[in-house]
Amino acid sequence: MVKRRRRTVATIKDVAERAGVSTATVSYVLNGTGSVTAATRQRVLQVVAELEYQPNHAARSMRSRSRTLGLILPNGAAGLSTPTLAELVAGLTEAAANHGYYLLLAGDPVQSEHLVATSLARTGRVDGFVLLDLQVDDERSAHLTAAGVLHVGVGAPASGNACPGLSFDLTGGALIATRSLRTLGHRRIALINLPSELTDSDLLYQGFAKALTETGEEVAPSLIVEAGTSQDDGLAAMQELLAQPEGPTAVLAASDELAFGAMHALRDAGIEVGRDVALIGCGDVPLAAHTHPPLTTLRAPRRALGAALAHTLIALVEQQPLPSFTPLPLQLIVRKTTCPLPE
Amino acid sequence: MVKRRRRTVATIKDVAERAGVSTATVSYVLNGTGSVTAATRQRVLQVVAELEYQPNHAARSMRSRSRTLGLILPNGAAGLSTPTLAELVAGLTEAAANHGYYLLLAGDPVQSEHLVATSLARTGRVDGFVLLDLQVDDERSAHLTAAGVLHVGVGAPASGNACPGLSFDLTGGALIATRSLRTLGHRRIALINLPSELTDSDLLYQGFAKALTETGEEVAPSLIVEAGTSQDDGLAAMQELLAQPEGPTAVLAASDELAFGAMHALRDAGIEVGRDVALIGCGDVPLAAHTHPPLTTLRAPRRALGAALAHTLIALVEQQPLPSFTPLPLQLIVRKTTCPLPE
DNA sequence: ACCGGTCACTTAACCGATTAACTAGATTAT
DNA sequence: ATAATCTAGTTAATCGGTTAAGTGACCGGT
Repeated sequence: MVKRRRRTVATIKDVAERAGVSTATVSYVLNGTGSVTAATRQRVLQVVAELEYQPNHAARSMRSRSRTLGLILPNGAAGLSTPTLAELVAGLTEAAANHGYYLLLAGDPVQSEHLVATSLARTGRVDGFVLLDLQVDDERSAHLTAAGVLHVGVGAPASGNACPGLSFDLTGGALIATRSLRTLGHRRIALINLPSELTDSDLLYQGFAKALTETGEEVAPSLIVEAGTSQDDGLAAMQELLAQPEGPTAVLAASDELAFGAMHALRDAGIEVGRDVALIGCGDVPLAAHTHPPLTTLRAPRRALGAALAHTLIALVEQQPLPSFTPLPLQLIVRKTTCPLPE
Repeated sequence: MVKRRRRTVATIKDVAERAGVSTATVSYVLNGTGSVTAATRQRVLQVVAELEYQPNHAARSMRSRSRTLGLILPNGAAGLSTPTLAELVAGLTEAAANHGYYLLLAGDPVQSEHLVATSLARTGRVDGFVLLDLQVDDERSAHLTAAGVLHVGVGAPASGNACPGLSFDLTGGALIATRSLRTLGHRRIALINLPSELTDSDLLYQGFAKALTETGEEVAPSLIVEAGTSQDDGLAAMQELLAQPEGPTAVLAASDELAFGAMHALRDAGIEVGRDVALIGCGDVPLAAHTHPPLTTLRAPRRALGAALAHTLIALVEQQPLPSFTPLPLQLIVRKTTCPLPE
């Protein structure tokens, strides 16, 4: 009769026994703490390799951190479909892995985001959170801060928020984009901006405004439209601009998504983008290269932003000094939607 | 002198003390096990609410499962950018949440996928894994099975694999797509298929072949090309088809990505898609509606597949009978790339 | 020769839950 | 009346690590 062996993984106790030491010693070896002779260390490591021992995660997190970062997917997790978020997540995952961290995903359910986050943090499932689309006076951030939940936000740091906010250099990007439109001869340049709740919105505006005022021009309020974030919002915004007596000859859209909508509106109005009106988007999602005509846009290093977010959040969690961060530069990718001012 | 109170979350002990019972009783109340009077239950729940107590996850998982499912992102996590995967993940996350599970993301690092998965499982971080792009005789599955790691695969279940495989009804989809091309008068219909390593590849072929043989026709081997998965692969495959003496008048591509590549190849050859040659893709990614001309394609319920994967994997983990699964039906979305056979 | 200090460990407490085993009191069965 | 059973709890072991505190051997200094 064969003794049925329960299939289970090796524990630290198994390693200790086999190596003839106490579990403490094994722990010391594995964590590089305590003092252990080279010989003992060797023996322990040998056994660890033999048994393919890997410390149980739950047991570890009971005494320290869970080495897990949390992310809540907006729109019932549908938001992940947007290339912007997808690449950000890729960057996050990658950078986190380099520090031994993993990413826990949660769809946003019935409850509000900060409740889910707080719950995940209080149960010790995650050490900190990434907040997407940071807003001005973001109440999610306020709630999390009050609950003592560490977090970083995607978006410019804003006065009302206690958390670090990381973003692209949208001001610089808007500046070079607008300048390039001016260089092409355009004077009536419009801005289809993000909702003003988003902290990123003002960054864009600042760059846009600077490009105009640096040449002594005025910013025409009628040429600035605050839109939503969807393609339809971009369409509506463009229609609003076209309805004006003196419409724009060039448009800067705060996102590719908005720009796509604007393209639709222009086409519907019988205006040819890239000939009659110049258009610049922001983000450079894959689709941007494949529209007709291909969209001139500001390329955003989304992966790098994801990595920066991970580094910052992990530093926060491990109580190390936060890494310095300068907003990530955008690059103007000139395609076919920009053109000189027609006579 | 005020006693410094360490900021920390309430434990089961705090609840027990405050409610005047033992921790066991609190646990029984919370888990619905044991026997507790209504009065005691009330009191405990009251305290739980007061202290906003939530059981520590690490402590729980030490005794049971971690209630976490794992997913490894292919291509250094870049694969997430593809809408296919993104929506699958959304469906997974959502369905998992309904069972109290969360999704842990890992990018694939230096090590091979099964090693990462095994490590995550052995450390108790995750209970089971979702394997993307299931292959015939998938060695990842073999390794995981050998290591006792529970998993389900995305793709048709294949003879060589021990794990459940969930996929779309690609056979049915290919059947209706090919039939529709035949109805339009086409006779020389080509198939640009996925790599034959993928279990899904054969499913597609079966449907394609059936549509031809059911009307007594032969399947021309020269009109079947095995491609890779990228747009460039689709381009190359189409070029190969065009190089033949009697090229196809209609093409079924196994993915939208491949179809996009095929469109490029056709355009480069001066052939107008949707007039000279009919093309049907598979997947219906968002971009499909926005190409020129918009792509006729088979819509795949990716979210639903994600949900089904979650249900199956959780059943596996909780040792419940696996839910029955029938391959999810595809729907033909007719846009502008299909056309009757030109005279 | 004696003391203090390292070194290289071991022992045992602890993290926060679950749960098997036990107990006292109430109820039912014989 | 006594045993058997049930109810509503409690006690304590346990999961698998980490780490503070303890221990004996060894070394150098006076």
